[in-house]
Amino acid sequence: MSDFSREEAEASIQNAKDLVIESLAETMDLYGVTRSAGTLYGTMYFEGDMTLDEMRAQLGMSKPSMSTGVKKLQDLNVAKKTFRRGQRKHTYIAERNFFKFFSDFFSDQWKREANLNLEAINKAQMQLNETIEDRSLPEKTWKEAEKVHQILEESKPYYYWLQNLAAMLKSGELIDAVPSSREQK
Amino acid sequence: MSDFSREEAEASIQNAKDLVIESLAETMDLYGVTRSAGTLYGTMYFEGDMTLDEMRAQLGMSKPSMSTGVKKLQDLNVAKKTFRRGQRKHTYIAERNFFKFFSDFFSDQWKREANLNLEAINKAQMQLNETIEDRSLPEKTWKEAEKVHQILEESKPYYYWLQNLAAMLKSGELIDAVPSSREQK
DNA sequence: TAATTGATTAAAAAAATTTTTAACGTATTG
DNA sequence: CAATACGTTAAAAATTTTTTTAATCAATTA
Repeated sequence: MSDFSREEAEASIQNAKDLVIESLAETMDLYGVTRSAGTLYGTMYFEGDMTLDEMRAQLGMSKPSMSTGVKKLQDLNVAKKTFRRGQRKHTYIAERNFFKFFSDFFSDQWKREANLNLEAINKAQMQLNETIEDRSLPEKTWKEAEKVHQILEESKPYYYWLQNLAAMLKSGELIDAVPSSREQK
Repeated sequence: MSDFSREEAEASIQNAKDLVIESLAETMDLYGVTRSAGTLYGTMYFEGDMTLDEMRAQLGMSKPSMSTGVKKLQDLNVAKKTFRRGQRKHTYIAERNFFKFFSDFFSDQWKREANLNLEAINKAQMQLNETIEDRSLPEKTWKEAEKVHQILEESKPYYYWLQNLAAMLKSGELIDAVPSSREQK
């Protein structure tokens, strides 16, 4: 219909990619990844494996930036080192399976969150018990300790729930339990 | 046993609180909240309703910091304005229900993420179609357009899944589907 | 094994974010 | 209704984070 030239068509393809790269980068912001690492991921998402120099050429940034960016993406398990035959430079490829990313990312994060907080709660409760059991103290003081103890106790079910959710996610159970079709039941 | 003085006991209680406040603040870091707003939340978590001046006294920071911090917490739905009789100053209280926080936070985030990306994908695919349908272009060019189109198509099930998950979380279905007891099945 | 190429680390520069001080506007009370 | 107290906005300062340039380290190849 509109009869593109080859150059126009290629620019149009790049433009289409950029729309999605932008949106992926904005999303990754929410996952604690800087905008530039997010853009790097988006770029890799559409390419095959890439060298640091190819990344730098695409993004117009320095090589150390690419190096640290790739490392961050590797930490997040969304980029992997690959081997390209006859290529001296290292190459990296983006993980395109978002289900895998979601499972890895949130199961780790939630497990860590639950453990961290439960540990702090347990330490705090043990310390509070010393005050609670000391009946020589004024009522106001040990009542306060009891109140704090109680608040902490009431938060535990949440962290247990979070641990269970993380385990369900890790095992794949949660992925399977939710439909991935457009229509919702 | 160890027979505290009142002062020692009160310091010990505060120390116990601080352990948990620290850990809550570190957690909230993961949710995109600055450490100081996280610490503010942790402080409010153990108190009843507080005025900005009370917060400032506890945290040793400026009042505008408290004002913006509270606003951030209100945006996150973890702090609410309250009315204390005979109190001219505004008072605020922390939401202690972490289940509610989790549901609100992630259902909103995931819904937003899915919509944002699906919108970008649809725009990109429409633009790619112009190139794909233009048979006057060299094969290499429209094949590339088709490849990108295909990659985007394959990502859609993930976003539909995420939309469904967000809806399940919003409705309370997900909270109920996971046990909140310590032992895991 | 020397020379060269590529990747990473260190230090400096730049940019962005957070915090504070100061000014302003609004509302409450005497 | 004037005076004062409170909260928020604006601008400046301080801090933290990100990015780059420069230097170093490691590895490949001739």
